[in-house]
Amino acid sequence: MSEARPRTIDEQTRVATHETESDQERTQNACPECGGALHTDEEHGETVCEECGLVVEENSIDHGPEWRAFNPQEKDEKSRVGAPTTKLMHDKGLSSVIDWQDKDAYGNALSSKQRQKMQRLRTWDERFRTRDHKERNLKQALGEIERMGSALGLAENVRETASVIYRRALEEDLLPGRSIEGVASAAIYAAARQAGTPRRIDRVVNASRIDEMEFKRTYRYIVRELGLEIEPADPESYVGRFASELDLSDEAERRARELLETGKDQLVHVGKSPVGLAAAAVYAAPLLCNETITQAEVSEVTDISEVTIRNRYQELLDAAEQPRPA
DNA sequence: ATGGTTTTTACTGCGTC
DNA sequence: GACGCGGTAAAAACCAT
Repeated sequence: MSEARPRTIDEQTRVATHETESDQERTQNACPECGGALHTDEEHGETVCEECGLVVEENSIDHGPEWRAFNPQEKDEKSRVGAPTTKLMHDKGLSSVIDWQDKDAYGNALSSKQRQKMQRLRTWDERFRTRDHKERNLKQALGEIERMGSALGLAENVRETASVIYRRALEEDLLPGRSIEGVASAAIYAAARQAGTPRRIDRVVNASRIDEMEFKRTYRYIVRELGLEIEPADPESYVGRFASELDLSDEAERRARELLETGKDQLVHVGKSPVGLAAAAVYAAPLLCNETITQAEVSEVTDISEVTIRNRYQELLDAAEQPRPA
């Protein structure tokens, strides 16, 4: 009956990605990333996704240069550590080593000279502690990012951005209360999105050892606190995939994109699911081209309810009617 | 926890092939 | 009569507060 489709963050946040759909099982003839149709190039012996251009090796085991992990830039980044920054978090560990009380071992008050000395000691002790702690943390996280990045077949520059994101999170003390793994995977996911090669959430979650709930929470948190600008997915990025799955004519596909363009001009898309918009366009376009298509079909391949398709495509058509609105 | 928004589910009537 | 379509109401899912 109703398959309990896990909703992705994107659908709700309107910060959408290429995935979200039920493209779970079609790994054979579809692009693992965007689900687009694959085109096999015999000459070069590689398989390329027609939609997103991703090159998929026939037996997609080894995704290239995972082994040359760090380039000079990343190495450089790695060796740097965040500034000492706030002391909010570490005073506990500190006070257990150097007592905060200005007393000596017998409980006698210290001289003012001694107090100053102790104060300096505390300061430095804390600096080293936070440094060590963060460095360790970072090291482990970078390892995770590398690992997940490889597992997800992400390009090196994506892993770099991911590590930068993670570093920022670390420097802003966003880590306490979150798992390294969670933040790392959130960074990976965000980086992949920013690089325009998004990975499906469930894949990211799979590559890590956290559950989806935690991932979502963490991802949201990171994006918010870091003010990361993740653009909502362009609905157009879906039409290619949908179009080929629905065997639309080129003409229809072109019209679908047109509809989305005009729709975007009229801000039809704000607050709405990009996938829903794309589905609506993919439904409306063939009709305009006198091709037959049913809402049920579109709903089937897009995983968007017919009701939503109806609502959206009316809006799209309205937007197309009046090129110059209020 | 609560409220607000979007999407989905379920059900309806209407027209057409 | 089945099918596709449009509309509605209730509910679920989600986010933000």
